[in-house]
Amino acid sequence: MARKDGEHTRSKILEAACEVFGEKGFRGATHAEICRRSGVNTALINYHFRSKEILYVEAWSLAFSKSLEAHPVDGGVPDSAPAEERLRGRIFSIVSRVMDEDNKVFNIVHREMAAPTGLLSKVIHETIDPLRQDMERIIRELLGAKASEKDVHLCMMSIMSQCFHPSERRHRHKLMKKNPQGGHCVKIFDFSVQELAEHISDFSIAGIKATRKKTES
Amino acid sequence: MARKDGEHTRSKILEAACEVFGEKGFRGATHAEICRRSGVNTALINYHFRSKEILYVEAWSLAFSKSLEAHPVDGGVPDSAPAEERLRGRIFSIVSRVMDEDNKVFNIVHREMAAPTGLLSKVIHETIDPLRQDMERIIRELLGAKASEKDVHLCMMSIMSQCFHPSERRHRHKLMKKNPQGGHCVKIFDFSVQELAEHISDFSIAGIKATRKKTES
Amino acid sequence: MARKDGEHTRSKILEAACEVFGEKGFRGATHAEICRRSGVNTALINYHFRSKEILYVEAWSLAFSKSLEAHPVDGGVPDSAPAEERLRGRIFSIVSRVMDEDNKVFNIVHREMAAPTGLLSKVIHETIDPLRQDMERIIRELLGAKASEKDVHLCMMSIMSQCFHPSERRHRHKLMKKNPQGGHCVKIFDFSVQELAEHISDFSIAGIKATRKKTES
Amino acid sequence: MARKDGEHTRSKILEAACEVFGEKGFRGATHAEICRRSGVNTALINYHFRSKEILYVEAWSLAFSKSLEAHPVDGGVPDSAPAEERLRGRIFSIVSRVMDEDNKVFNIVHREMAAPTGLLSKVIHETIDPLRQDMERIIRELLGAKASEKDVHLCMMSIMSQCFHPSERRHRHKLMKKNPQGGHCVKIFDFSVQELAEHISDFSIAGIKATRKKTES
DNA sequence: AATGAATGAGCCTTCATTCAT
DNA sequence: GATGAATGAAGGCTCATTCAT
Repeated sequence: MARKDGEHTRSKILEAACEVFGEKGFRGATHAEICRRSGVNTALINYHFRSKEILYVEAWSLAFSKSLEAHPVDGGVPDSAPAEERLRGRIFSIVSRVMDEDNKVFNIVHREMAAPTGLLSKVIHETIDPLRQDMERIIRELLGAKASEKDVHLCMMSIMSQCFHPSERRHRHKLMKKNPQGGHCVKIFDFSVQELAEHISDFSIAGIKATRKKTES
Repeated sequence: MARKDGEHTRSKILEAACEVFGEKGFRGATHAEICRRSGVNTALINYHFRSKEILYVEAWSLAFSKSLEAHPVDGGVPDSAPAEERLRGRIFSIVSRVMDEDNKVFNIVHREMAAPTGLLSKVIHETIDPLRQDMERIIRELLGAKASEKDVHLCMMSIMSQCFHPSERRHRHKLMKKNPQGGHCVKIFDFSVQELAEHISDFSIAGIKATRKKTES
Repeated sequence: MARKDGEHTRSKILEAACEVFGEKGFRGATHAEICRRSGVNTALINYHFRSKEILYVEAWSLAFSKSLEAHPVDGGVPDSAPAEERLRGRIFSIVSRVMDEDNKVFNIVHREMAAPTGLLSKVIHETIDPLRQDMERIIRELLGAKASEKDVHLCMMSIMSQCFHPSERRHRHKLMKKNPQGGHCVKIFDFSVQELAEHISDFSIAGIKATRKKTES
Repeated sequence: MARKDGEHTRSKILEAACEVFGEKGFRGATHAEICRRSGVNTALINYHFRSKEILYVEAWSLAFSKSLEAHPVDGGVPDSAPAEERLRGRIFSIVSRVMDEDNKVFNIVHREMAAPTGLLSKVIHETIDPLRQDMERIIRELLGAKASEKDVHLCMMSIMSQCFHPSERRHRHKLMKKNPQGGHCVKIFDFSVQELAEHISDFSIAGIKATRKKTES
């Protein structure tokens, strides 16, 4: 049962790949390391997946769907709740995902944004676009009928950027613990997920209301 | 052909390095390409700088200071202006830097955030911490005496994340023009710097005011 | 799905092997491709044949015997016919085989000549030597009693080389259709088998007669 | 002078490449072996040439031009001589080149014909086409005005195939000395260059005359 | 200061073959 | 007889760096 179980091997590779890609990025990750960590032969990565690039995409997809499972998109708020509550739920959900220490997805995603291989763009859009549209719908509701598409997009951007930012933050933080060179170490507040989500929600809802008022004047 | 002005060579390398690091990231950039673009010998990169890593740091520093020159931090708003105006000035300044098409710094910075080599953290802090403290002072002023340090940091984060986000956006946008695979191409609004800065300012000032109200209640 | 007729599998592999070896040569052909084309499992090639090399030999043998069946050696000329006619028959037979578009054998054979694995030499001699001796007998008859063994061999060589040459030609031709780089494309006459066989026969019979005259003078 | 002399290294690599490509073919030859034989670092092959393929082309070109130097195309017969003599000269020249034991070119050429990489086709045509045209002119002269282009090509083919054939022969011969498996070893006549060239010339001139007679009848 | 050559470690991938079932 | 998984040895190539001049 141990040896020769392809499915098992496949998932061991995927797991290790998530880790390594998360830590080192696409380029920085090597077959050698991924295989070392998963304890399999170097050739197996090309046997089970056909190339490093496909492995990359599959690893991301897996990690992302796990992340969605762990933190459902609505943040526990039912669809029947008022828009403001639904927005809070969604923000909480994203922040939870982004700050989940076990979750390597967002490392990959952020890397992909900053050092785009282009490999993920397709999958990311496929998986994220629906979520994004949902979010837009809520924001449009909050902004009222007079708001333009541009307003919606600007507010989207304001909210999403706040939600994703902690990922980078976390990253830098980890690195700093490993690499405490010099004293240039800013005091880092280790906000809890709740605190953060609440702040972003409050801050953004105020922002949205202000935007709405402007469009209506 | 042989004897040349060392300083001149150095700066040609630096210039090319900014470009290449900006386009390909630290790992993706190669000595070969940097030297090709600057028209110098491969060995010179290790002669003038002692390693790729040092070159990386110096390239970033150069690009950043150029960027500061082009877009002064106060955004043209005098220190004597009210806090809200000064905040608008600063936001405008950052957004200008981030969206400056000629400016490769922020590519590097974002890459560094997402795929941290650790090499930049020292310089980034040295150059950015003063700016950050300035910004914090303004925000503290706007938040009023009752706000905690944590509140200040949360608002900082909200503002900065919005300011930096367009960089990634721009990146993804460029990539998409090169690589328009499939139809997963979101409508991308090409906001002007002014629009963007104004939105972020309005949105954030509303957010700050809401935060202030909460602390005072 | 599991249990099948071993013999059937064997021959499916052989068939595919002929194709692939013919197209790519011994080195260029891979287990993977052969098995893909024949729709069998990768391990079966080493199960039925003990190695790639043995498969190679068997594939060639099969293809060669098929080719002999399709184009009998005497070219339809009875043994009772005069030597000159019998020579024409044999030339026609060889040219037919060599130019048979469906026939991959000669690709293999030529490859073997040019990039000898040594694997075929044994089989080739076993199958070809009798044919060769037949041919020599005819030539000896045409050259007359005074001709030396060396004369016979030289004439053999002259004839055989002409007969085999079109194979290379065909090869190059195919390649050129795929890969029409630049204008270095020689006008290629697409001779018919008949034309070619007749030319070679006429040309060679004249040559043989000249050789005979020389030996008799 | 010994180390760091790029030109020297380059030619050592080229020399070894000729050997190895000649012996093993393009695919069979490895960077490792070529570098081992020339005593240089493995990376140098990609430093001096940019790929295995380019090395292949350059190796062939070098070997071919050396071969032309050693055996001038006219075979020592002046242009003013009668066509028949000039043909003899050219045949002698080709046979000399083909049978030159030191010469690895024809191994490569024959491999290329049988297992075409397509890499050589361009160079081969550039270097060989002029020679071929020269030869055609002579043959056309010998065939007389009534001969068609097709006749010229057929005779060309008859002659060239005879000239090149010994190369394969030699190949097989060498192999057999290494690999004397079984007794399937045909008596191989080791014809001298002179003998061979004379035979091919006599044989072919008779063939040409016969062809001419046919066209004139 | 500058250069071209050289180096060695490492990377991704391929492939014939073998194992366990 | 058949299968999918596994293996390990290579293979071509890249790259940051160093040497000798």
